[in-house]
Amino acid sequence: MAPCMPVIPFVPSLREQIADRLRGDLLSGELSEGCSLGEQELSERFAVSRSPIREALQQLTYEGLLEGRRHAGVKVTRRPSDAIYEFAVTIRKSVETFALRAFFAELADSDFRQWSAILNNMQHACIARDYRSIAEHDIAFHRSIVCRAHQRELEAIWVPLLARVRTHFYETYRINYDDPIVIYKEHADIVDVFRAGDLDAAVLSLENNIC
Amino acid sequence: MAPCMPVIPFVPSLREQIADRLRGDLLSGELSEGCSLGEQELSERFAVSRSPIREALQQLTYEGLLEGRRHAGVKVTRRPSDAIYEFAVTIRKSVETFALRAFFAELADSDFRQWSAILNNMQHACIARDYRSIAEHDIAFHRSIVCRAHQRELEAIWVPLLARVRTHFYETYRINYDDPIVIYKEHADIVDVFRAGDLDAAVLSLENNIC
DNA sequence: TACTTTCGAGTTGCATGCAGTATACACTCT
DNA sequence: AGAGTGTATACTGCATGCAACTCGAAAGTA
Repeated sequence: MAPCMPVIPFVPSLREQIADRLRGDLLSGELSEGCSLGEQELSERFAVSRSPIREALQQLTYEGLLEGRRHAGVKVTRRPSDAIYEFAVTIRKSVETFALRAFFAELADSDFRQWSAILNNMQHACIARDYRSIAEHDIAFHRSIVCRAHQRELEAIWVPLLARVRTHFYETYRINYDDPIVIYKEHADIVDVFRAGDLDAAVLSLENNIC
Repeated sequence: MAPCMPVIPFVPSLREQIADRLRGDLLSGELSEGCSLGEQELSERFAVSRSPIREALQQLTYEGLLEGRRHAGVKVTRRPSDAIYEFAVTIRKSVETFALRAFFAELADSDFRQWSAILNNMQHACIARDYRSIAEHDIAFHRSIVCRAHQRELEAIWVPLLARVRTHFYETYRINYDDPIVIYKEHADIVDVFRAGDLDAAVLSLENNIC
């Protein structure tokens, strides 16, 4: 049996499912800012009890997408300012290149297989012009780099950062990329540079993609 | 009635109380790493139901102090590597100086009053050689800087960062400072530089304190 | 003996119930 | 009419109950 490769299908808990679902709605702008979410209402909408709803809302609050006042429910936070966005980009570059440097020397075939899978999905999403799906796979690509360093701490720092720039992902794509296939090509190029084995070039390539 | 100054005594929820209490135990090393925590056991220890316990554990998991596997409880995470610590320091410098630059021009008396209060508490803790309390007030000082920028996003980025270096706070103090009153003086100096009004000097002073 | 399988205790994840609090609306008083 | 007050509703925070799952140990097999 292959180690490090759980055969378990990994069924996520209701908490995770609901958190993912709500996060998607929040970031795609489906839930406008200031809009308040009730536990009761959500529990009926998702046909579950309030327990997993509460936990999901707590998680999203910690991620900064929601804010809650005592006994008064949670509401959607306002969008971050442009200044913060620029700043988050800078920090993201630091975090992701730090991760890249940490594992670059020990890159293996399995890593490239994983990236190929992500790129493949991204390509399909680009062809279908499904911007939301493109964004998710883009995020998955960058997350895979952070996680590959096998430093939980790094991931914990990166996740809140990403939450701040997530909305921009959706918007900039739609605005800046007439033909989204370019997004796929940009990422494919990054992986090619990784494969070449030049660390400095790889760092530069990754940094240029974060903007 | 003074605005921006809620008269409400602000009674924290059980979740917060328990999270704070557990965090203290975790960071002071009372709970060794790898040690697993059961919800039942904790609910009896704190004489509350499992609900607030679960939520507190979830929060501490986000903060990176605990890690949990499905249906298998949570256990204390291992301490972060020194490499991550160094990295977190770098990022903290970026975040806190970014915040400082954002509000430095509009510093008011109320800000210095707030810092005086923190410094006063810190001084007492230093005299009492209560390292745990010193650390908390040190953290409170830096948090006040981040929060003063009034950018929720910045706070969301900073909190996970700090969680990663919190253990180091306790240890370095005990090891490096023979007489902890020096810690108070260092922070009092920072505020003095702030008061002088020179932004560059203020940034430098703050950066030097983060290490 | 070494390995696999089965079973049970204990725990978590989720559902439900109850009490306390915040918000909204109608009412009263000036 | 406008401001302040009382009340009613709806929601959150917490307590409790049940089913599903994990982990470890005992039993069985080669």
